[in-house]
Amino acid sequence: MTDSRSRCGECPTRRFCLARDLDASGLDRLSALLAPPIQLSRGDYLYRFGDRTSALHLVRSGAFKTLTVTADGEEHVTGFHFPGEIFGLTGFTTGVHEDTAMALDTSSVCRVHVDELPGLWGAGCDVAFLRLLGEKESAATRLRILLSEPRAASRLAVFLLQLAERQRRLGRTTDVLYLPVSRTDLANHLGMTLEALSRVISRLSRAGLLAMERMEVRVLRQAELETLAGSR
Amino acid sequence: MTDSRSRCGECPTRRFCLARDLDASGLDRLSALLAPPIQLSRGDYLYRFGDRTSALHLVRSGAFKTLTVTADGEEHVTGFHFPGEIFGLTGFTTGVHEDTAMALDTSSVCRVHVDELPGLWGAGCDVAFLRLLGEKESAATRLRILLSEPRAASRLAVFLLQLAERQRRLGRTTDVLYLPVSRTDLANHLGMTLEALSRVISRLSRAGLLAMERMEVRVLRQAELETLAGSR
DNA sequence: CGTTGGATTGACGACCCTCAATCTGGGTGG
DNA sequence: CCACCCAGATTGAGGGTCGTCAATCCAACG
Repeated sequence: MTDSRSRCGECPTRRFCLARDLDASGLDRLSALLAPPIQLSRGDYLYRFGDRTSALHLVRSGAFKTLTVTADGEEHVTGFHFPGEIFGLTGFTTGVHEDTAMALDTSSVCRVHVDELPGLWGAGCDVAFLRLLGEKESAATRLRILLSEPRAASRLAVFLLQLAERQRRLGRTTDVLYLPVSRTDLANHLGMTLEALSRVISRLSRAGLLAMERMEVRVLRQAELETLAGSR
Repeated sequence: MTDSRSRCGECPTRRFCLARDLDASGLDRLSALLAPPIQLSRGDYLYRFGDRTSALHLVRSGAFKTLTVTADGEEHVTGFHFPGEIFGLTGFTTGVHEDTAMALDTSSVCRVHVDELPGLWGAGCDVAFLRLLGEKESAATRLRILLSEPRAASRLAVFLLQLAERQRRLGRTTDVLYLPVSRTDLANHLGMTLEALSRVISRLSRAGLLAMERMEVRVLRQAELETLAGSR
């Protein structure tokens, strides 16, 4: 139970979120403005489809997935979210969430109510906010390009390389990737069937390019993965 | 040459952009804050990959496309943008644009510099801004789901239905869709080859579901198109 | 030890990507 | 005015990949 004066100052993600540009006193001010982070366990829902939307969310630690159900009843995993990433904006269109957010692991998230945004704007978070929005759109664009890749192996390779890049920006190692995601969810997110993903993983594992376990992926030959990513 | 006091008040898109919630005096104030819209002709570049990013853009009339070139030299059409839609945020990540924006037709666009954003926040545009961001993420999500559709016919059907929905929200008819896009660009955007798209269009035209010309699409049997969209 | 859910592997068929030829319409120049 | 050209669009043939259906395997758990 750290008090509010130092909470943001001690946050491991403070260089990657709205606090990116703040100095010590700025961090204290931000801590005072915001409610304490929300703690969640694996499988906990942060919000569900149809909940009233009054805030946006920033991942502090752990990982989240968001998913939607389309008109014809199909479930789609629309994104995985790691520290420093913003999500939950879709709800602002209609005032209720259009997706469901679930913690993939022990996680924490900072909730920013819409009423608090003007205050943040004056607290030196304006540039950081735009930057987060830009990174969000960039990520969405890269995912779009990934999904128009016709071959399943290329899609997986691109996804893993993008995941490595996300981890690199957080200052983590890029040879062991943190990915607490089931095969089913990953296949769904990458736009392929569970079987197709399983085959690709088997093939690439046998070839010695990577090793996938429940929670982490080891990239053994990044160069060959990059070749795969670029070959149509 | 309308003067700044009435410019936004006369804009046909004022109910779909940042000015959404403003009354007459609010519209006057907004007109005074912003520079006049930028006029472009078909094929004109609004900005190019690598240009310095100092503003975001809102479509006032016409249509735009954005495209990126990936590391391996492939060109990808990342989006089509219609009145009331915001684009050009990716550049805020690094300070230079990561994509290129081109007018698809005679078009106009409102440019909002980052320095002007705090002023807009105080001018009653805050909720509208969040709403535009939410709509943007919603659209990105829908496109993601579209692209994970395995069959080409379903992808086209979903795209056309989403286009109809966009037009409906602008108060236009949904049986004739405005789409000033080449086959090549559309195929690229939908993640398939030119040939595959051509075949699908031929097939659906022969079946009497739709009629596609250079600039517009006629949806002749919406119900059957919806069936196609939902059938995996 | 049996059950259960997730993951893997196999066989088959449909769809799409690739390569290639043909067709169409608009613009230019002789 | 017509022949030519060129880019975009259409159509065709063949092969590879993935989706589907189904059986099997595996580990965790009661």
